[in-house]
Amino acid sequence: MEETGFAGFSAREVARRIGYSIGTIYNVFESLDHLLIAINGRTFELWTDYLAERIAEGGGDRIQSLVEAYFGFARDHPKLWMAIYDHRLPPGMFMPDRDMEKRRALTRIVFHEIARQLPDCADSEVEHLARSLIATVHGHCTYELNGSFALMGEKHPTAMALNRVREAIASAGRS
Amino acid sequence: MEETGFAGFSAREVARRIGYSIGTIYNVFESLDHLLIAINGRTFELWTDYLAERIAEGGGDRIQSLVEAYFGFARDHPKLWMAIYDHRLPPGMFMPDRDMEKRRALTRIVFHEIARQLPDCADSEVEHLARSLIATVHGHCTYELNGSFALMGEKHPTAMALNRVREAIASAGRS
DNA sequence: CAAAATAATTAGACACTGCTCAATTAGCCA
DNA sequence: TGGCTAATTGAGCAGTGTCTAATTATTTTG
Repeated sequence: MEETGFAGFSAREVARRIGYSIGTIYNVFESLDHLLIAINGRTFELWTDYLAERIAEGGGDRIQSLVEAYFGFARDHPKLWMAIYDHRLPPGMFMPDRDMEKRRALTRIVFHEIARQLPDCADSEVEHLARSLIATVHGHCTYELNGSFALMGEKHPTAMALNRVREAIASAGRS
Repeated sequence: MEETGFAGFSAREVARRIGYSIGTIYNVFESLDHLLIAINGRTFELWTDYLAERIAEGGGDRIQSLVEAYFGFARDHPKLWMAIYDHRLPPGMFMPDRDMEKRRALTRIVFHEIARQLPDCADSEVEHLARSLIATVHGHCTYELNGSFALMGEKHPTAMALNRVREAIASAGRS
């Protein structure tokens, strides 16, 4: 996935590269969707670890570390990161809870960091804000990776995302 | 595209539905990517018209109209809207300028509305902010349409996006 | 009006895809 | 060694994007 990207990914190519036949792939994974869920689940784990490390090792500004690590992972593994959002489950199919949990783990990191910035804020309020800020940074990161920002001449997507996050936290702190 | 969505879209199915053979499709469009560019270009025109209408006909709060119309179009045509971002050009292929212009037209609407809110702000500053706010709202809209927000129990994505936009404009107005 | 030239359209072929399943092979245990 | 189970295979099905030689329509010209 890291080499071919989502569009170029195929079960047959996987089989070729690991030296097995297609049949074996389909004995291990119920369908291509299940294989993709497994791959993206692993990506989420890598990403979560990456975030936790960067926040711990970063300087005092944990929010900056968080936003920059969010972008950093995506930039380091663009095809892996995009595959997460390229893969859409067919209608009626649902993600196993084990994989859902991997995604929630990342959300929890963000929640925890925002709660830290807003000690007087109710948890439900922080959850709200965390979801919104994830969407905000995600939007910036998407435009960065798909080249839209470069095309528009935008040179500091990370800084912009950080600004939006700072404003939102400051605004929540005032009220 | 509106019926099948990006994943279920195929040139052969288009040919079947319009009563022509696949060959004819490929005589009119250089490749499937070119057909997709044409479809997404049309979607951008529809979207831009939709935004302009809603802002003009909406009440006095033009920013609210803008954000709600952004979401409104995506909700009214989810598969059409998602196809815009599902389609990734193969490396080395570039979008014709005619289609790029259709995308810029939408950006210009946002730019114009933000400039209106910040009459004392330099154009370059407004451009910056417009790009960031598009990314912000885009992120929220993506999470809404792909079901992430529903899964997290988030019930007011549009209102959240509007809050982020308001904060950013207020912050830019203060400095 | 007929013939020639141009334009539009077709369907088959190629290499690829996800997926299934009867047949085969490998590993293990008595 | 024989028997049983688990792992593995690859041909086959229906679908895909893409190309192209052949065919059919249409228009222009003599």
